[in-house]
Amino acid sequence: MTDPLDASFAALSDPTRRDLVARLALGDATVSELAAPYDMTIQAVSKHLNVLAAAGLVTKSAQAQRRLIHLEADALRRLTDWVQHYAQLADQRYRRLDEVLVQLADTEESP
Amino acid sequence: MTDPLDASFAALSDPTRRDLVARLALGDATVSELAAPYDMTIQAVSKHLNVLAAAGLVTKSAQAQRRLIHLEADALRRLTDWVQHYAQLADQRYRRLDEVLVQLADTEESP
DNA sequence: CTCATTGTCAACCATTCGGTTGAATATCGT
DNA sequence: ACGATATTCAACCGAATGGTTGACAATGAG
Repeated sequence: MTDPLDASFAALSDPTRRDLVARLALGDATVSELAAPYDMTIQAVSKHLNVLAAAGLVTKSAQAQRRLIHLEADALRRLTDWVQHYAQLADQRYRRLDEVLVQLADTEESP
Repeated sequence: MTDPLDASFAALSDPTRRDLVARLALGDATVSELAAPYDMTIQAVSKHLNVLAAAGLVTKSAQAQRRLIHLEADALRRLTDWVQHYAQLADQRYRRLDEVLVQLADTEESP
């Protein structure tokens, strides 16, 4: 799963990781701070953070024995770009289809 | 993975499924039409489509023995909403932080 | 120096995932 | 009624995933 898009979507498919992202949107935090709310070992949370980091959604900076985790908003934006592109494409197609249907209706009304 | 957000992100974490979405953004298609370009069995593609359908990203309508697959742009939009929300939240935080730093620099310049 | 704190690494386990093959079902065209 | 076409269902396989426990490394504090 080398592709960054693969990794990003996969990373966000886990509710714990989405929750971590939501938390990090409010500000940087250490691993144990992030792990505190969860009923799971700190190792598990550390793994989740690694998954987010591998996807580029998050970066770590070592401050002494702790690591500050930082949300990379740019990586999030690259995700929305992909999704939005195809949603928009489909929308345009629907609109064109509507126009055709309206025209058809018009020509049938006035023969 | 009952959560629709879980299912949607997971569905799009696979490159084949993202490709199917890209194709479907151009218009509805049958299973075999969608399967044609891939070097994999039609059953595999059918499975991928089931995953997309389970996530609500796609719907099937049975026309005789074929099924027409249709992209649900609304479901895509729900995804972007989630991502965009937290990207925006982080952005706002950065901006506030910048303001604080600028103010600090100012007060240090003119004591 | 010692020790508690913070975090990672490694091995393991159960479950899920992406793919295959093979058989079954449903519908169209003749 | 029959055969071809389109799709699904089911069982199976290897790899990846989310979690655990236990040991290790690095740093700060007393």
